[in-house]
Amino acid sequence: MIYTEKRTEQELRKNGFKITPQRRAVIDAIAGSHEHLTPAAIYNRVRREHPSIGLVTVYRTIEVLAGLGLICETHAGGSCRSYLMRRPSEHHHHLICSDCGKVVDFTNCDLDDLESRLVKETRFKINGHLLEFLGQCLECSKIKGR
Amino acid sequence: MIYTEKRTEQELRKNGFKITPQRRAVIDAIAGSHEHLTPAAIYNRVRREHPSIGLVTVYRTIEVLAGLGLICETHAGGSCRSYLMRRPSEHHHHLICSDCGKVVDFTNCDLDDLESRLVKETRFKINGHLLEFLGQCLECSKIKGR
DNA sequence: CTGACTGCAAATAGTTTGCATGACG
DNA sequence: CGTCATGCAAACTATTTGCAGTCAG
Repeated sequence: MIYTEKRTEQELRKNGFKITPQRRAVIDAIAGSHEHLTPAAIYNRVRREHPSIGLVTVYRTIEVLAGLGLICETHAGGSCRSYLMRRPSEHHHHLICSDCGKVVDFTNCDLDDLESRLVKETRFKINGHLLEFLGQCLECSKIKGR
Repeated sequence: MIYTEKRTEQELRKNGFKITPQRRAVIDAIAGSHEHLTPAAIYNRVRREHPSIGLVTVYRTIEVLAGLGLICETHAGGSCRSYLMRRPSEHHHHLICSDCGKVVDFTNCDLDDLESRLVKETRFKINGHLLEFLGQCLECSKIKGR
């Protein structure tokens, strides 16, 4: 955890970005959560320790972090984005509950064969993929009973 | 193509929705494109034949169609959604060019094994999945030469 | 006929931009 | 110290809602 935060700061410095208390707070907020956080959620968390921060700064910090590939983005349906710290070399995907929004991560997606097939067929240069399963978690399927 | 449009109308009727010229126009616009269309793009296409339609109606029609699973949604990064007619039983995924936004469809995702593993491990009721590869198409990688 | 659908206008949510001030390196 | 970052306000885009009139069934 702390490793991730330190690591993230190093990466920022290396790319010529300054380390400010605000940026540190945003990084801590994202790193300190295993949930995916929307920009607004990050803002709220950060505000608890750092009440004067602006939402704009959160957006700008997210932009920088996402640009460097230090956090990853999820689209959980509708037009809401959320972000999670990308742990080094930990490639993972999401299983999202459509009812309560819970996100479970998983690894081992075994898409390499498919990816190389696509590269051959389409001549695309593939940078990555987004794989999300959608459904209902155990609790929600119990509640609705359908 | 026509089959899809007829089929879609049947499905709407079956679920108690009325068939209006506006709805038909929206369905035609989506069905008539192999590209993914944003709500605004659908609106523009529909307007060519039906200048008095409101953007609101497009949104509402999309909502109905998506609710019945007749169109499918893509998230191509940022906060923009786009829609494509779902052809019957044609399960497909997208390969998206980050530079020009071109979308290539592909099938055969072979995720059944993974899906059943996840169901076992997480007890989720899985309804579907979203798989998107991101990269650069041949043209764009030529242009940028990187 | 009658409830569902439409289109307008206005409200709302989410995100971005311009600019003067402040602080990291 | 210069430059990049911040925070405010305002602009913008995308989407949703309220409402009165209209139309499909």
